[in-house]
Amino acid sequence: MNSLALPPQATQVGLAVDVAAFAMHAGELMVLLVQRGELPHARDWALPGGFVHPGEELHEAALRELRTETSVELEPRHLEQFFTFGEVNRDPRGRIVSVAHLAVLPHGTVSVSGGGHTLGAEWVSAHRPPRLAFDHQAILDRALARLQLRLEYANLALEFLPDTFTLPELQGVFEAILNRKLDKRNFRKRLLSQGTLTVSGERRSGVGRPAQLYRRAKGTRTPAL
Amino acid sequence: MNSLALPPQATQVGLAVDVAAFAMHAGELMVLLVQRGELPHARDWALPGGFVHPGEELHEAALRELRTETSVELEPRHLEQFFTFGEVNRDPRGRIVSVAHLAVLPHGTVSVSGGGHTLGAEWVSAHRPPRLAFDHQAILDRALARLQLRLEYANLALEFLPDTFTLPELQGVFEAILNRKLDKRNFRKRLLSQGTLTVSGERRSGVGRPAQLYRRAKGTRTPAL
DNA sequence: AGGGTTTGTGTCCCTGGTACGTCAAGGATA
DNA sequence: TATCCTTGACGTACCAGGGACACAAACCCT
Repeated sequence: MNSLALPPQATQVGLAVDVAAFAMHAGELMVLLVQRGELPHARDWALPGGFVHPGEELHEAALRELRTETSVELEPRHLEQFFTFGEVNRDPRGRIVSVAHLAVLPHGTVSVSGGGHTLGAEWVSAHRPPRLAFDHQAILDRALARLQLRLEYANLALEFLPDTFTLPELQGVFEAILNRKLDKRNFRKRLLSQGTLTVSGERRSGVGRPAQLYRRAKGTRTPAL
Repeated sequence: MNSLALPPQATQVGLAVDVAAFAMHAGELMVLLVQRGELPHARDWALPGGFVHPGEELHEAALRELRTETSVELEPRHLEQFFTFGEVNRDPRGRIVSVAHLAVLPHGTVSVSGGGHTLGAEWVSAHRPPRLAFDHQAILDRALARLQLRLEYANLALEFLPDTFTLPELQGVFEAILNRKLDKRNFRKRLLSQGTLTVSGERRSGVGRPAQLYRRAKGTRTPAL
C-alpha cells in the first residue's frame, strides 16, 4: 500500500503546527505565549507549537505541543485550524510550513508552566503582545480576526466563563474579544432574546447592585469551534 | 542563515496544493477536474493539484498546477487558501499534506485542455460531481461552503460574468452557487441599492422582453477573494 | 441617612430581508 | 395586425434585528 513512489520534484518540507490559545483574564483577552529556549529566536516569545510527529494527525500535534510546552490540556472541540503559513523564508532552518490553529480555553484553565524546550509560558494581552518570533505576529493577527468572526454566531464566549456567570461578565468577554465597548441594553436584548441562557440564583459583587446569575440553557452544546 | 539544523523528530512530509476552481456554464456552477494519468487513482477524476516545488510559494504552486494541468491562467487575486488537509492516510504514497485553494474563474475562461500527467481536464457540475480520487470530495465540499460564504459579502459573483451582463444573468450566478432559487424583485432591490452596478445599452435575449445591460461601477475593484 | 457604584429595563428609529401582484416590452404565431 | 406567450421591471407591506438613548433599582460603605 505504501509502496508507491513520490515524484522527484516533490518538495519535502518540515511540517509544524502553531496554536493561538486565548483566555480571559481580568476582563482582557489574553493569548498564551512561550519563551523559546533554542535557536533560532532563542529567548524570544512565540506561539506554542512545533513539529508534527510521524503518524500524528495535525490536531493531535497541536494538542500535544500545547500540553508539553504550556501544561494546558485541551479538548479537540476547542481547537480549529484556520490558516497555513508556508512562505518560503518564514523560518531560517529551511522550508517549514505551519498549520495554525485557534484554541479557546474554557474558563479555569489558567495555570501554565513552561515545559519541553521552552524557558516558560505566560499569558499576555492579545491586543498588545510583545515582539514575536518568526511570522507569529501575522499568525496572531489572523487568529484574532477569526475569533471575532466566530463570536457573531455561536456561544463561543461562554467557553471563557465558568458554568454560572452574570450578564455584565459575558459582555466583558465580548468587549475584550472585539476590543471595543458595547451598549449594555442592546447587549442584554440580543443575548436574552436568543434564548440560550437560563437564570439561577443571585450574587453580590461586593460593590454595586447584585447581578443575576445565568447558565447556558440545556441542549445548547454547540461545538465551540 | 540556512545553517540551523532541524530537530530529529521533525516530520518531513510531501507538500502539495489542490485547487477547486469554479466557473459558470449554462446557468450551472461548474468545477474543474482532471483525469489522473498516473497511480494512484489512475483514470479517476481529481481536483487539479500537485506537489510544491522547492523555493516555490504556495499560491505560486497552485497557479502553476492549474496552468500545466488545465491550461487555465489565473491571477493571484482569484485564489484563496481555505483549508489544509493533512490526515495521515489521505494519500497511499505516504504523508502528504495538501493546502487546498479556492479559485474563481473570471468569465471567458472556458477552454481547458489536459496537460502534464493528466489524461484530460473537464468542467463538471459542482453540486453533482463524479466520484473523486483521494479525499477530494471532502475538499470540494469545503470549497463550496466557503464559496457560499463569500457570496454574501463581495461582488464575487461578478467574476463569473463578462463585462456587461443583465440582472437575470447575475441572479443566475447567485442561484447556481447557492443551489436554490431567489426572488426576482428582492434580488434586484438588494443589488441595485448596493450601488455597485451601472447601466449600459440594451439587449435582446431572443425570447421575452429585452433586459437592461449593467456593468460594475467604477472603483468597485475589491479583490475577488 | 446619604452618596457611590453597578445592575436592570423600555422606546424609537433605521435598515435589511422576505412575501407578493402587476405592468411593460418584446417575439412568435395565426 | 391582433393575440398570446415569455421574460424583464417595479412598488408595497410586513417583520426581525440592531443601534442610540435615560432613568430607576439594589447593594455597599461611611
